[in-house]
Amino acid sequence: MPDMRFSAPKGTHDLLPAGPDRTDWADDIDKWHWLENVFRELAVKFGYDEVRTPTFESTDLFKRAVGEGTDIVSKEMYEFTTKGGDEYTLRPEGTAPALRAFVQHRLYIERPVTKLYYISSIFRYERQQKGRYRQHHQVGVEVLGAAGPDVDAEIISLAMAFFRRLGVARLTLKVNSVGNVESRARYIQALRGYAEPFLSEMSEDNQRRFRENALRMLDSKDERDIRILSTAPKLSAFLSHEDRAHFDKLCQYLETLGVSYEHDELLVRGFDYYTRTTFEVVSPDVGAQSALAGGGRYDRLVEEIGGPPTPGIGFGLGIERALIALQAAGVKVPEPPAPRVMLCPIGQAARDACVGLLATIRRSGIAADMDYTGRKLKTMLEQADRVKAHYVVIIGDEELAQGVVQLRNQLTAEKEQRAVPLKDLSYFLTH
RNA sequence: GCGCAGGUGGCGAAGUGGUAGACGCACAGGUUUGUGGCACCUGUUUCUCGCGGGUUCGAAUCCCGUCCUGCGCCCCA
Repeated sequence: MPDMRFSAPKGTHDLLPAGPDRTDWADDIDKWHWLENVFRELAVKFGYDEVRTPTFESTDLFKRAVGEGTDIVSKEMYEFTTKGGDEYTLRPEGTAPALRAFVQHRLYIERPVTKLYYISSIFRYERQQKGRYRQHHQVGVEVLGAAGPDVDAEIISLAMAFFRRLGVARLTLKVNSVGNVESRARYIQALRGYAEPFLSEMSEDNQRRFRENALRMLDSKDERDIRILSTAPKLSAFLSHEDRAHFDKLCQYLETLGVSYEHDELLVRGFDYYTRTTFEVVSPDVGAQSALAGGGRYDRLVEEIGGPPTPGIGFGLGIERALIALQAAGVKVPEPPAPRVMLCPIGQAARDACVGLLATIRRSGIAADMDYTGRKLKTMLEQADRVKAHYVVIIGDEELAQGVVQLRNQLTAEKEQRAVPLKDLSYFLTH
């Protein structure tokens, strides 16, 4: 091993050019480009515009938006104090920064409904595992200014369309409604009232949740907890008429869109800001960290961080997890574009000539590269084949003397080769 | 933060107390000097088994610590 004094920090990954030994898709940059391109294309088709926000924000923004009682804020944030004494945090989620930008730049003035997408890195200090990293990446969307369930249906169908485009099958979409702020608060009160007498019989985790984030008690996998809570009040019983109508309408729209879903009454999710619709896309193929995407409605969040009352909804989708699911599904990823031309000079004089020739070809808009190794022709041809060049241009002393190059088509079986005048090379490469 | 498992070359791995790295992949050179992708031959991967310490005449192998990775819990994408 070389001197490994430095390595990528725990829970982070380098993305590298594809290589014969690179078996992990999540580290292969070509796969990322492809995935990001598919997402961008789709987001644009759905009418979303990209936002890019800073990697770090005021710590208070996340405390305010995500909630002090959540795990993310209480133990997973990368917080730091600057030399000037400011408190910042590397973004642990994508929604709060996007909304902060929305409010700061008063994007609501420009149009009644704002539809944003982002592709960004997310930081959470936690024990890494397959599909869970300290720095991971998400693509996501946020729609601000529209309260109707038709928007909920749109972003859910966007997420599902994205997975379909990628070729991930075997997905389950879970949807639920946690109600508006009032009904949700009433329910939490009822749930705590119900659970209190059983508190000593419940798992330690749920005792903690009882204090900090009572809704999450429903998520417990502990058998005792599940038994105790099986007769607990149901969230659905506390929904207002409007909440219920909203949810019913969403389900109806999903059916119209041909999106199959499961109503999971226990789906509550870990952020404090959700209201009404919550949803999650899970895959059985990515290990214990099975949530590929998750999101929900947050009708009070914009106000919470200082903006005008504005309803909103969004989701985040984990790129690493999506790639793991893609690999598990055996998806074929399109080959990245190959250089069109590879110049193979024989001898120093030819190599000198290639410097200018290469620039000329590139200026005419053709992706081109040349062999810098000075190895023998046979090896250069092998190399050109390896990078999947469409054409090889062979140039040696004979060609230089005659003002021509040997142009060889690599794509046909015959590999036909002919001498073409140097000045006409660009023409031949494009026709 | 807790529990379990594991760390040998660029990669996949043999090797479980006595000269590490068989075998495969990859990479490089060659099989005559400018035409390959097959085949064959040769070579490369710096005294070294994640790192540090201990036991031993002797440690990749046993023990302790530490770091890292994987799996699970927690939480989430």
